[in-house]
Amino acid sequence: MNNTEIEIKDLILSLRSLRKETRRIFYYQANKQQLTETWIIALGALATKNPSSLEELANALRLGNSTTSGIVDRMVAEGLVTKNRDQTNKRKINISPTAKGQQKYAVTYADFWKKLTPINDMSTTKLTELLATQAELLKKLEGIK
Amino acid sequence: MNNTEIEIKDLILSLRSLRKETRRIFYYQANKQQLTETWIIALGALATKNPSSLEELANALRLGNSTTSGIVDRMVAEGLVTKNRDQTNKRKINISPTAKGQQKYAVTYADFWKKLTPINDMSTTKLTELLATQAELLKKLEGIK
DNA sequence: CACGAATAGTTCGTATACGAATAATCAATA
DNA sequence: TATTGATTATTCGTATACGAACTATTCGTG
Repeated sequence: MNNTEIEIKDLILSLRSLRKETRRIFYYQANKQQLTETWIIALGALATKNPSSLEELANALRLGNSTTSGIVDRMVAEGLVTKNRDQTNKRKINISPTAKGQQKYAVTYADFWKKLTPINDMSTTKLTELLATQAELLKKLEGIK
Repeated sequence: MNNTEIEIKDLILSLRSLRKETRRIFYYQANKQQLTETWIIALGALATKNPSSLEELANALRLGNSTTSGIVDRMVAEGLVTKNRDQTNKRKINISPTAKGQQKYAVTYADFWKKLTPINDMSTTKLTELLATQAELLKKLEGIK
């Protein structure tokens, strides 16, 4: 194994660790409102763009369409969003948050991001660089295969 | 929404994107050998430490015990690893790769990491810094709640 | 030795997460 | 306008992924 492989392996494992930790933190907070991390992000996306199509929501969540389809169904079942055929293009669906969904989001919103503020002990420069490098990395990965 | 929240939101989404992309790349490669990303990492861990207990493997995979338990069962079903009670401590299990598991790993190994070498267009300094910042971030996250 | 606490795995219910296949609708053009 | 191709969403089968609750075993201490 050469240095390249070691670093890439470390990177993959680092990403797995970070996702695991963020998932854990979200889980605790979300549970209080009977929400999930993904549902929170979805309600946030719908607050920005209402209504959204399935594809738009999937992109906002960084998930595939098939995954998002099931998530929306469960959110509908919980009364958090509504789903309607778009009348101008019947292939599309319009997804909108319900009053209940908006209210739950508002309640949870501040708490959620506040929980993560310890990150700000890190210098802004470092965080900004992190985001930039990750974006560069993402572009490279998207170019593979 | 203040700057802090925006950056943290971006960070969460960035991590989601990166995991999605790495998953996609692994999927394509792993499929050829009827393996999964997690199975590859598991076989790699078992190549380093053979046998491993469930807990050791879970830590290497960055997964919880309950998740890892199911993964090991599926790998046993596929004849990739074996699972035996440890005779000196019957609570533990010893997980070892089979000849088939070792062989599949050897075949896939080089291809896998080679696929990701476009990452090396990025400077080593940048990558090293990325890993360091991610490690710092992970530590902060682990301290939350 | 007894027994309560700690350790190690498993099972369960639920929610992601994917690609492939399918269905429905719309758009382009012959 | 009829056919073909593109777009949009759903369904299916499988594999993560988790915490909570449970079982089995071992350890520590009176």
